[in-house]
Amino acid sequence: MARSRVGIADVAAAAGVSISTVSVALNGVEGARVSAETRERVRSTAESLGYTPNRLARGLRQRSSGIMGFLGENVATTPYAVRMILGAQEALRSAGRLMVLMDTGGDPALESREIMSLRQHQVDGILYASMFHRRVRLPDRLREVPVVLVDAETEDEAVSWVVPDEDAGARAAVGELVAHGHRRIGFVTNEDDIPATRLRLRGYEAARAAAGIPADPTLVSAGPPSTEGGYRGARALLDRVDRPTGLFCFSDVMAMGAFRAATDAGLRIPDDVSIVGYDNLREVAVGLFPGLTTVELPHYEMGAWAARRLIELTSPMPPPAAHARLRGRLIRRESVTTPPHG
Amino acid sequence: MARSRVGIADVAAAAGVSISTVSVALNGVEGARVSAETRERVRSTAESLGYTPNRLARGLRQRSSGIMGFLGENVATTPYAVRMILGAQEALRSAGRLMVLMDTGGDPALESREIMSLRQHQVDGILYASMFHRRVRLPDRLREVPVVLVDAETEDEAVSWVVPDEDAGARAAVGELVAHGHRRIGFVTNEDDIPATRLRLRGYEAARAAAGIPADPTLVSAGPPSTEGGYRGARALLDRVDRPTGLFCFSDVMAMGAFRAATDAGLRIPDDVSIVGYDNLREVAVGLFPGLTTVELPHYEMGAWAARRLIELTSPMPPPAAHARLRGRLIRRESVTTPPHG
DNA sequence: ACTATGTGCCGAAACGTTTTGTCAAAAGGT
DNA sequence: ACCTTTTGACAAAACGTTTCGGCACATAGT
Repeated sequence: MARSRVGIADVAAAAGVSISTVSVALNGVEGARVSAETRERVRSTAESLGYTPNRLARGLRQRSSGIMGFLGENVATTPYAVRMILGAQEALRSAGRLMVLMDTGGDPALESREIMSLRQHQVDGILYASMFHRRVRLPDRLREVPVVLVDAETEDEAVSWVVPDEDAGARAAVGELVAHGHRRIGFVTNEDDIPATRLRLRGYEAARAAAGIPADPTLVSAGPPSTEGGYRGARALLDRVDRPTGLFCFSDVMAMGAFRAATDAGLRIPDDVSIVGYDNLREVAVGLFPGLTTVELPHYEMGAWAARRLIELTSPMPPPAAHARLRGRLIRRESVTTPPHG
Repeated sequence: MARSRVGIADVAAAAGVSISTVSVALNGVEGARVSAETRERVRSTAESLGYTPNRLARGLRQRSSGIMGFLGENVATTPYAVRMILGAQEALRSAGRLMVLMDTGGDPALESREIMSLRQHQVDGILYASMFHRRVRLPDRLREVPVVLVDAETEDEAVSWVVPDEDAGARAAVGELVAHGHRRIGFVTNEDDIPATRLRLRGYEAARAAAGIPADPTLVSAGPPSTEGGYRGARALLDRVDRPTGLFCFSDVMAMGAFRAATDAGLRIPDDVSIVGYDNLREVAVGLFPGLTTVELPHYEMGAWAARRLIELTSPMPPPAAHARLRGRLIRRESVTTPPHG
């Protein structure tokens, strides 16, 4: 890189002051000790010389690089996860920090090396991100660094984390169906044992109970979290004589399968069956016909929350650990209407 | 961050040698000047002290941070673009570099500030990435820095760039239809004036000509690059009496529309009409039924190519600029078969 | 007039490395 | 035995900042 040939010393010489004065003037240090006039002169000569500070040098002196690490397992596989990265990056940017991105590919050995690398570069803190909501064990190497987990929880109460409020999301989704008058509502869910599965089921049950609808476990159909799994789960429910009029699907990808299942069963969406998804995976949700009503995952917000938190953690007076469950919005499109026959 | 309390000086003291010897020993500097025995002793004491070098200090001295910048416009909007980032990151990692990620959001003022920020942090070079293949003007601020464009071309012959080989991709897509015996092949394309539009059309024509199929401009139907646009374009072609037996779609999202168009027109895929997409947008391509045969965009490879190139550019003897057009693979799924009636 | 108290600025010491030049001792050549 | 080279190591000078302590000088207080 064409190095900033002009350093603080050049500015000092040109302005006829000492190096320390330049530093103090440019940084607007609090115990001011420099006249307004000098400060102005320094500022303008710095400007005209095209001076740009060298953050490496400053970092060395201040023992803080101004850089945070973002460590994720499989960043590339999960399309919406980028929003998490973006949320973090923008929050960091507005605090004058940079973010270096690393993908561990889920390999613990690699992860360990990458943490080392980040530490050698003197990052001020690390965002440790999961690509889906789960419980993780914090790598030992991260113990001695300010760290915030994104889309993941951990046992250690002393570490901060942020996850989606799955329960509220599911309540919102089912609530939308209830609000349209649905009483028989199926849940096409994921069979994996992850927090989202358990919590969305809880939200589904809560919304049902709140609406005074009696429990019916046969309305819950679990399968693999794929389009295919969604197809099967939905098909099983829609082929019943007392088929549900509304379907809440664990994910948009599963909802995509539910759409096909409805079509194959000769049912129109939303007239014969209303469908709500989860994730707001844009390409899918708007690409489907009709557009899919779904619950957005607060990826951007989680990234931003975690980044802000991390910055606080690296301040002189770090606050105690905090944990957040962030709500995602319900995105209304055209896949929900009132149930048939009234 | 819990600073590396132990520095090179501590190692020197513990090993009973001078600081410079430690540096030389640990870095395995070429004009060796240090006995094997001493080197080993230094290495082991460094190890046992848990010494980790401070890259900030080294960077300051060597005038090179070991960090590259990745500057993109709207990283979050384009799901598959992450692979580009990943490709770059992994290539950089294997060369011992870190990558800081910045999203400009398409705002030139912000972009300019971000470039400044990167330069202050003494990044060794910058990857300037577009989220779709296009021609860009290089920001002035980037003129004085080693830079490689990713998924973008520019006028200046002196700057390196890498883009997908759209022409070859389209030829592969259409060739797949030809190979299955199709002779009437429609092209549902994008109406936007971007390189991909022009080049994929060229590839379509080339494949057609190569198969000895006479030109028929009415088989090309352009529309907005959305599911809706794909629906319209495909519908227009499929409603003709002499409807094509195969459809090449500009993108997977448009192909998603074509799928619906075929269904609405009472045609089965692939028995009545074969469809090929472009992009290999996973959620869509595997979520569709049947699975969509499509051409992959070489995002990962472009990121990796650009990163390797950038590293070379920052070497003592930088090579001249180079430009690459990378091919994407054809991904075969189930949406293509032989044409009906023979 | 003489001490206290600010003010405005500066010199020099960090921060943790790499790198250059030097030097003593050992080895090798005649 | 003497000169030359090689070897192994080191001291010190960078790299570009921030920051601490202090020094003049002015202002104010008695």
